[in-house]
Amino acid sequence: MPRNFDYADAEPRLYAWWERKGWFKPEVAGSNAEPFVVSMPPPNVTGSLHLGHALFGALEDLMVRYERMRGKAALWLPGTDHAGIATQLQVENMLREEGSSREEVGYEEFLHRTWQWKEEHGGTITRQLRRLGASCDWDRERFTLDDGLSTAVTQAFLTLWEQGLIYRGPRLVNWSPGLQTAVSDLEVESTEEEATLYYFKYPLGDGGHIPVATTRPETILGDTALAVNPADARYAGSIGKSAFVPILRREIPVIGDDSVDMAFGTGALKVTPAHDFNDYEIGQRHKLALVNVLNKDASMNANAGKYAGMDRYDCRDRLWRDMEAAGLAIKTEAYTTRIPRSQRGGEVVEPMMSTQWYVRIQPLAEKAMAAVRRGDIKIVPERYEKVYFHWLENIQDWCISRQLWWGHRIPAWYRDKDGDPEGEIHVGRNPPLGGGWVMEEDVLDTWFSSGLWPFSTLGWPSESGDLERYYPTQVMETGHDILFFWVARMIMMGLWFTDKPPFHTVYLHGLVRDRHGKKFSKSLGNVIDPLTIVDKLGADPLRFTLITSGTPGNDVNLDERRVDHTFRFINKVWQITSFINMNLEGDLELGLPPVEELDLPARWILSRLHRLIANVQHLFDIYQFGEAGSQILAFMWDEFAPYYLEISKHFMYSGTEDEKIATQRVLVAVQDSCLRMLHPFMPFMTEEAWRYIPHDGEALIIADWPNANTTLIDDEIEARMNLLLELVRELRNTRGEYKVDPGKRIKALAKAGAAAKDMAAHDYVFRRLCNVEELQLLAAEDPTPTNAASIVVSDVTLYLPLEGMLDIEAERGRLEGEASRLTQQIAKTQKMLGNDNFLSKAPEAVVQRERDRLADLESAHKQVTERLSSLPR
RNA sequence: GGGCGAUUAGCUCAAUUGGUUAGAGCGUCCGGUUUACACCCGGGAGGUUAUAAGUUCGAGUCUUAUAUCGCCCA
Repeated sequence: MPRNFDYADAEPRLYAWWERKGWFKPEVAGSNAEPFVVSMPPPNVTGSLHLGHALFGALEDLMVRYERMRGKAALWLPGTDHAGIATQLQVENMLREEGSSREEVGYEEFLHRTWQWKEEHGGTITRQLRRLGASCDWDRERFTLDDGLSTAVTQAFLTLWEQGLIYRGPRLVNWSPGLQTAVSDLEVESTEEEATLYYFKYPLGDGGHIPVATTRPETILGDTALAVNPADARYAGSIGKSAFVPILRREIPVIGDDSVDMAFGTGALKVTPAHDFNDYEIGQRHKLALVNVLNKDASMNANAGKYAGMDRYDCRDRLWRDMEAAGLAIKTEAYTTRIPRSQRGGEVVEPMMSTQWYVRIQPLAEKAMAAVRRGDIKIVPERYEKVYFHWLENIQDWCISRQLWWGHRIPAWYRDKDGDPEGEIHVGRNPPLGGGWVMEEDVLDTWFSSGLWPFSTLGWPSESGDLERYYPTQVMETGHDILFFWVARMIMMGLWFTDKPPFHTVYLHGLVRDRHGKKFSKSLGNVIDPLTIVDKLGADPLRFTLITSGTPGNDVNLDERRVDHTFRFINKVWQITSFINMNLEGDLELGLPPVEELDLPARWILSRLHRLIANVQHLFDIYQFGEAGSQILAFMWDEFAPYYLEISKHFMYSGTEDEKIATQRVLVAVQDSCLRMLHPFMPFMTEEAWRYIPHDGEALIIADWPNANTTLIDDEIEARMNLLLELVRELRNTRGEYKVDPGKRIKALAKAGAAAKDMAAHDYVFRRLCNVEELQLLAAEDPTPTNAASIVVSDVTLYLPLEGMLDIEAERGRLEGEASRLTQQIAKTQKMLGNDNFLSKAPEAVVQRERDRLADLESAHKQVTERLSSLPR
């Protein structure tokens, strides 16, 4: 067995082997196996792996490998998303670098170039996921623009249309001037920014004026009313009068509306229904005209009069100067307000009138809420259910059309009628017979196709074998940042089209941040490339660290020091395997010898192991994977390796043949279970290590998940062994305090009550673990050794004759400290046990534990004080 | 404005039906070439669990308020 785990060699070799063997495919479990299906959240096809991908990769692979080992037909279905805007932007950037543009090359050529780009870069992310060890069924890989998925998208669209749930019409939308497309509410991010609030006079027809404030003066040109609160004594008298749009001198009414905030600005509101969502509402209520003053590129249009053709911000400055000149300007002041920006380009989004396609989402949302309310779908962590409900309760119709070229084209056709090129509309896969029909140029929001992902990838709408066998899926694991974008829409669309919840559990993870909780950003220079870590340390350390660094729903602060630590843990597990491997000879019977034949340390480690297995099982059941991983690590590093392995050497080197074999079987059994449990966390090292211990089966990836054998969990055994180990730790500690050369073998004497038998029978524990040459048991009536340091644990006193080294004063100090610590604890415990409420209300087991503890403490205290009084003055 | 989360050792994090002495890693200090491992081993120091009240026999854990930071929604 190699001295160290060579991940660079093993990772590609093992991955290729697993894949070649077909072990990533659900069919390996047989046709009767219960399915366990996870749809991979499809990354952007042209993206490359970042830590967010690494986190979902680690978590999903963990779940899938775990369920595979539990005998399920585990299917992790991978794929990529065409990511409309993101991909189109990348290709546009490429064209720009060539000195060209999408308009210049034209629609056909642009799509051609984009597909080309996809072919060139599309494999990157999936190759990188493989490096992490992702056990996906790559034969089932899907892409949102595949023929099959496009069919599903069209089907979904047509169904909604036929049900009257899709409509097209002019509405106020969030318009992204740079991208030249509408975007949905979710794609707009508002941030607080420093802006200017402009105060000016709104002239009235009667020669007076009302002062008004705005942050966007250029929209004045599109005002169609002036609104005041009817309860506002200052202005109520003006309701019904006319006002005149500054500079343009267009006549508009002064209206009264309750929604006007009297306390904001001047208390009067200019109403621009075509460029503001609130104003649009007011406009609807008062049947106001809509005056659009912007072109699609956010320059001013003809309605802006002499400002036509100017950029929106140039117009803002110019108009304000003109108003100053006209004596209409009052003042400006600095003002912090929320500026809506495009999630993609970062440019300021303008509310603008535009004709778009919408989904009437209410009926779908109702079903989606009901499913979670009924518990058909559970969200982990649960608190996100509230967030989910809040969003769905206030949901707005979904604008699904995008003015992009890269995406699923909306299956609609137009024909000229009475000079209107869109006079006739037909929705369907194909145009109606007869000429003159032109296909809709808009494409669908990327999330429309993503919303179908759990079933479109399985062949829907065809009721094929995969859909029937693997749908609904089980767990949807993804980031909480796309709960609305994606998860809610999958639930809505899944329920609507398949009448089944697309999954029973949503597991949400957080963002991966740097170790100080900062977002990764190129400008901060704190970006960590997961592949750099994989190159340097292997995939296993990164996976284990990501999983154990956080809890569900919370952000993960990745500390690279933890990755290093995990790397060392992996080495530790390898070394344990290596130790076992080199201490075996010949064929070893698998499984455990009868428990009665086993010694205390063996029964102890088996009890600890099975307790661990039970804990890990429970933690997996409640999706606490991080804690599960940490517990396995703690067991191996703090119990198995330092104690049992060391103790086993006694039997290996000086035991009888039977003892030796029994010990070997225990070692192998424990390590085997640990490797199995660790496999989903760190598949590569565990698979490789497993080959070096006797095992049953072809590969760990398809081995059975361990079951806890509760008959092996034994409190009494653990308590007996704990006493010995506690003595060991105290002995080591005392040796340290007296600066006894660690290599020096010393003698120990013990007065042990009930534990005497265990100590005598397991004196090798002390020889192995704390270099005790000889352990001599004294009878109660024997004189206590003088000139010896003493150690008290429970009812055992150990004496270490340290001829010449013992400092009586130091020893007295040590014992006095010990006595006072014990006194305090005794007092605390007595107080607890003296409380009738505690005795009557606490569970019996807790009370009993305190009683036992008190007995131990009192016994120890008695011995310490005796010892103190026997020290020479 | 509404909602959610976080606040635990110098730093990064655990601690899930409330129950012994609140645990790890890194760092730090002391000591070690023990035949699995120096990618290691043994030992130590370091905590009023943000603050204040409350519920409880018992609170890091439950309740309320406050503070700070972060996120989501309007």
